[in-house]
Amino acid sequence: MNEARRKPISNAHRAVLQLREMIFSGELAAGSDHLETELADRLGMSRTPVREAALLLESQGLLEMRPRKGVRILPVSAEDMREVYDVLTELESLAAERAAERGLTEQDLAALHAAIDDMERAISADDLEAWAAADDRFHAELVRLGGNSRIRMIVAMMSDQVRRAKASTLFLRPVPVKSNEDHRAVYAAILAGDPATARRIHRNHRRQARDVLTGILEQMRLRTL
Amino acid sequence: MNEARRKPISNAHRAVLQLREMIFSGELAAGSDHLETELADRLGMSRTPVREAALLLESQGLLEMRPRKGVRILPVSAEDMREVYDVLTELESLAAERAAERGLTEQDLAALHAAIDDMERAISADDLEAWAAADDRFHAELVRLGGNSRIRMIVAMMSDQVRRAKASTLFLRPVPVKSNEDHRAVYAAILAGDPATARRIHRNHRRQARDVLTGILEQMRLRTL
DNA sequence: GCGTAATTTTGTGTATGCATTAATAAACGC
DNA sequence: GCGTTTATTAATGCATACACAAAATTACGC
Repeated sequence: MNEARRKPISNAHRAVLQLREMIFSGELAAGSDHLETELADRLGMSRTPVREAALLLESQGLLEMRPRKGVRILPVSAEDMREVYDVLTELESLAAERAAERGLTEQDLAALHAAIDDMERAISADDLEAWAAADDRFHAELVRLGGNSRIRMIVAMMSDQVRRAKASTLFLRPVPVKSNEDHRAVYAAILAGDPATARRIHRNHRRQARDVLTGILEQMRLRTL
Repeated sequence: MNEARRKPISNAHRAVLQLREMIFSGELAAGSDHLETELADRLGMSRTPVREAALLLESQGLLEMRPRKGVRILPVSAEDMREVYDVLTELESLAAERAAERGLTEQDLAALHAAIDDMERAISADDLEAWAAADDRFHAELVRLGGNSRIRMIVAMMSDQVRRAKASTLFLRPVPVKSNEDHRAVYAAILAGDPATARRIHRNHRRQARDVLTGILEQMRLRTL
């Protein structure tokens, strides 16, 4: 399951986690620049581990290091989301297909099922944040079941980029009722060992999600930028 | 085209290039360990830029940094290649599909066509190295034409991993004659604006490549490990 | 001899200092 | 005043120093 959590708890690692959190929370605004020294001060460590963290986050596409200008928190455009969703669509669909090929039992799929139930509950309770969290869990678990560690890594990376865009559009999006139908159908197809169906449904699911999100981002852009 | 080549020529960047080269050439053998200090000495610089380079290469999956054990050059297993090819298959197929959707002209596809011709020529001349290089160019160009920068990045990353496996199996693999038929068919489908065909053919192409390579790797493993 | 504790060695993670050079401000000619 | 050149400032990239902890080695008890 969690195969690689042996890296102690270096400052560099803490810097990665904290910077990510600061980016997701908006404390480091999209498009803003920050000197290495400033970040080091804010995190209470020297430039070295901050630099290493920034290097990693740069490779993940969350920020960009520009000599003398500081690290720039990358903004997320509708075009970016189109790219990201295209990747997610392909790789998650494959994961669903592969998961369905493996003859998994209800027990294996327990976490997936739990995520679906959580989403249902969150919708009933009108708790969009909880819904988003459960939705993330569903997708992460689906990819895990696909059994390809590289897909898991890439999807996690792309999901991070999506998460930022979603955070700002969460309350603008329609309540995702239809969405959970898809989730249940994917679940059923995997349990039934039907790869083609699992793939097809998840694919359409992601396609729609992409269109909804990019649509909203484009509207927002017209108003705010 | 080359959108981001403004990074000067830092030592860190040189370290990335040189380490990559050393890994591909086998100068740093798969599975071997190397202390940061050793690498720094060999590259004629201090540990700092070497460390930054290693961090990047770690995120690319070429090596692993283990506290006190040194930098381990990751070996490539058949299972790894199966994962990598699955990713390549999905993303390159999408790139082919997207390329076909864009209504590209013969001129736009010139580089792709050139790569195909080069492969043909290399096969006639029995120059497997040249063929491999041209094949790489074909795939890189195809992905470029797909117009998704993230796919380009991921494919480049995965291709690096494949390149290492290919280097050791190049002369074991059958001469790829059928392969170029696929390439030409993909080319034709893109030019004709037929996304579905472009996708389907490229998909099968990659699937076969995967089976050939993993098959050989498994055989090798039986003998050498 | 052999298992265990003490000691030394060694590599990493981090802090720090500094040279380089880009960016900015100041000085200057016109 | 304004464009150009020079001086100043400041941020990075890198080298270096060092503390800490893991590993290896030795010393020791039995």
